[in-house]
Amino acid sequence: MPAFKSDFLRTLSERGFIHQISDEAGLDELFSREIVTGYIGFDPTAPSLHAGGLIQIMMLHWMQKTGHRPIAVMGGGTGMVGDPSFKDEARKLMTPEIIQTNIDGIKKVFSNYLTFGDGPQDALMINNADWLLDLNYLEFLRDVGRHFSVNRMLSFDSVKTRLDREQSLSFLEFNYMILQAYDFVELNKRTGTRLQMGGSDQWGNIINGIDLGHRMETPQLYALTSPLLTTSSGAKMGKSMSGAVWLNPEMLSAYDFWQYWRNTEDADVSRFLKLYTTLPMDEIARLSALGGSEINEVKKILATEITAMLHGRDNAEQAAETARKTFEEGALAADLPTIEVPAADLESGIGLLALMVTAKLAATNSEARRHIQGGAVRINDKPVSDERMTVGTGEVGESGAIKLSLGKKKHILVRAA
RNA sequence: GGAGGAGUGCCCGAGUGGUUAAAGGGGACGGACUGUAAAUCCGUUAGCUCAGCUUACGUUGGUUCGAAUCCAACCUCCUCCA
Repeated sequence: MPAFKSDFLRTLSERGFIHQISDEAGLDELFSREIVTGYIGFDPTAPSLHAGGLIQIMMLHWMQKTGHRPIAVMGGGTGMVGDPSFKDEARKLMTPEIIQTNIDGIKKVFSNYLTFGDGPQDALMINNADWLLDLNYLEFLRDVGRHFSVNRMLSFDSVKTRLDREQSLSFLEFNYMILQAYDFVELNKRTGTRLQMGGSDQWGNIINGIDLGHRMETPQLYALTSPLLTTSSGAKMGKSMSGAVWLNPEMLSAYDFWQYWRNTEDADVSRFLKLYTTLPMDEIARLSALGGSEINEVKKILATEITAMLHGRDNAEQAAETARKTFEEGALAADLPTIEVPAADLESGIGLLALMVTAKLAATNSEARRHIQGGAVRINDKPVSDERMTVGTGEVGESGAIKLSLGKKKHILVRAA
């Protein structure tokens, strides 16, 4: 690891954000000399980013924190095409309406990590639809398209996987990298952007932008990519027991988000502290040295710190407290995820199977039935074996709720509405 | 436009007329062991009013007592030729 002189690269380097840089010395020089503008693009493929995107947001965060100007670029234009990089097959085309909805959803999270405004170091949010949507085809081909060599584009790993698998790559998708390259140049013109960052799968796309910059005579542009994140046991980041780890609170509660990080594998704790929290490095070093069951305390700090940045300190501590009551005291914490059912239904009794489906502990009655047969279901901590039982007012405890559990970790409170 | 090949459950992948709701693997979920970890072991992995029934092997029809397996047309993809 080379010794960087700029705060930004040194920070990213020691925290493990760096996979590749196009010109380390040149970029380091630039960062130590002036306020640099850099960006990361976010594709609007879902109404919220998930844990996998957190690392990109943190890079923007550190950029601002070390005195530079980050830009979050919404792929409103590129989303019309869809990035084929390393994908096995074409994604379904999204309608403009869906893209817009997704962008609206994704946007919300950034203000927790970045300070936006008009100052020289204030973050910007820009939608590439602003310039891509109105491109004139022939003009674009003549101005930009002529700089691309198809031979070369075919040689990128990101498309090779597709071709090697003998899957078709449509012309539409093939254009994605051209558009992304054009974005880089356009952003340079509009904002003086010099750096594009992204996951390692974006390397080819970013390099294309740098090349296009050379041909269209921008100042030297730079690329920086982060490693593709997997857990130590090889699983992709961002999946939890109940699906994706969304960042938007309406899609995943602070409690569930906290739980996700609390269950981090031992081997990942140190790495995650560096990547996802802003704790100082010496503090992280101290925490990382703890072993055995002490590491559980470290995991709580990890979870609370990450959750605090996204959901706010209060919500994070609330989640930690709820977890403590639930797991360490075995008590019924009032802040567990809760569902409400009509009081009348509770009076007459609700089938357990239906209740589990309502609580999203099972997708179907059959799945719920299997869980019961497998001995995984408990009501108020008492195991249930009768799939035909009904749940009613008799099960409501002093707290006014029924605690419905699946396995050791998933607990839902049922209240009358 | 011509010739050939392929399309199976969340994913990969067996299966070429009948105990096939479909081998095997992966993933996921549950259990045991632990530390709300990993590894390991065990179980589950289409739906329903569940010892019964209903849907399922690209789509739609057909042959047959019976089809994922045979036939026809269509759709999609791949390879070679023009």
